[in-house]
Amino acid sequence: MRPLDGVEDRVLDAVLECSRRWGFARMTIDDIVECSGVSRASVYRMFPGGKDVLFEALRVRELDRFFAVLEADLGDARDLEDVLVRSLVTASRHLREDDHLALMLASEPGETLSDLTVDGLPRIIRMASATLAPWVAPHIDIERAHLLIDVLVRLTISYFLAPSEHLDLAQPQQARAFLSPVLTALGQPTTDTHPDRSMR
Amino acid sequence: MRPLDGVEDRVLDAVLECSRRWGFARMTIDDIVECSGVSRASVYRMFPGGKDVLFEALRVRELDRFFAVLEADLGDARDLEDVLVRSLVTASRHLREDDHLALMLASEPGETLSDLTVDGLPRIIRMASATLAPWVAPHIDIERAHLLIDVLVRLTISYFLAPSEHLDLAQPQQARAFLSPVLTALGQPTTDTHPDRSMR
DNA sequence: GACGATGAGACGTCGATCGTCTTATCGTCT
DNA sequence: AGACGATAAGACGATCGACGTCTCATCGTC
Repeated sequence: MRPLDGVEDRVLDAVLECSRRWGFARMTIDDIVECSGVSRASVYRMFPGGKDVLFEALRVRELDRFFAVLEADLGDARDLEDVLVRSLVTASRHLREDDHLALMLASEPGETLSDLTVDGLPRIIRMASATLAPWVAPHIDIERAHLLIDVLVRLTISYFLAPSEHLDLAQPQQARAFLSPVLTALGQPTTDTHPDRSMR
Repeated sequence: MRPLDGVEDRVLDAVLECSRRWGFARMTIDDIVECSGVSRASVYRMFPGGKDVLFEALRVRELDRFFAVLEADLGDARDLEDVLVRSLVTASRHLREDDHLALMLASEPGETLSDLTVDGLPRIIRMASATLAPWVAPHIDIERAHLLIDVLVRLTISYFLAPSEHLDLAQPQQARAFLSPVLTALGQPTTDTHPDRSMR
């Protein structure tokens, strides 16, 4: 089954490319066949169910990669604050720089928003918990960890969709300042030694 | 019939917008109806024949505008050289900056190339002659004028499609240098007082 | 040579798009 | 007010393309 993964990835790459070029609605299975070089039969063999399934699979892969990048960025995080700040910043920045996501939001706002805020949100939170829980668990109990991650995911997405003039989670200082009271409430030490510094 | 032109333009604007968004092949009449706000019945009344006719009409309009801009730029041209240099430069620049044309070349190369080099070329040359002949006629006889324009149109398109490292007609000095021997052969005075200056 | 994975493409089905047509509405002119 | 032309809205049947399935050939591996 070695080449299979390669083929799957080629198909999903094609879905990405075609949805980028034509938009989800106008992308056809034949486009994907032609673009990927994988035969129609194989596409249906691997992803039975048509475009929706293909797109779903693409979302899963993108989510995997998103959290892989995020975790890679956590490599030398020292304490809980560090883990959380880096997560917020990296996640916010990647969301902002994801031009495919931007295209999807522009061309299929309903579907895409639903995937970010309703139908797809549980999966995102599950992935985030799976990825971050090991990093958070050493510092606070698992119950609180899951709740904290849940809240932060929702906020990250919300601030991505509707940026605020008061808070930009992509800025480390602001993310840190925002987390400060939370961490204090959790009985965590923080590096917030300048409580009245600018929040812009 | 005052509002009619307005409606036609709205339809053609929609064709432009939709072909930009979806590409010619994926653009549907209903897209144009929705995008223009003009009813399906009216679209077919004004442009009977479907997408091809719509696109054809758009090309005609674009060509009109192209040469209108070109002629506007000729306003205070003094002599034949001036007219020709400005024509070459303006035409070359506009071709290069025309992102819709670029999109069409990318998404429907066959159709678009054919329109620029085979099927559509006679019309382009006819338009160019109609536009430029009045400007050229005072200086050389009409026979030569038409031939000259014919040749220059073909070269302008060719250098647009396949730029050369030796000649860039969008650069006034280079266009002038290129025209110099032609004008001399036509018995025209030129401002080419530095025959060995750089052509870069 | 058997097997699994894949490519190539035919096939019928179904939905989207097409082009036409009818009806109602609106603004203009007399 | 009434006639008229232009347009919007959308119903309609016909057509076409995309869909999803299927079969068969090919290829690499065991």
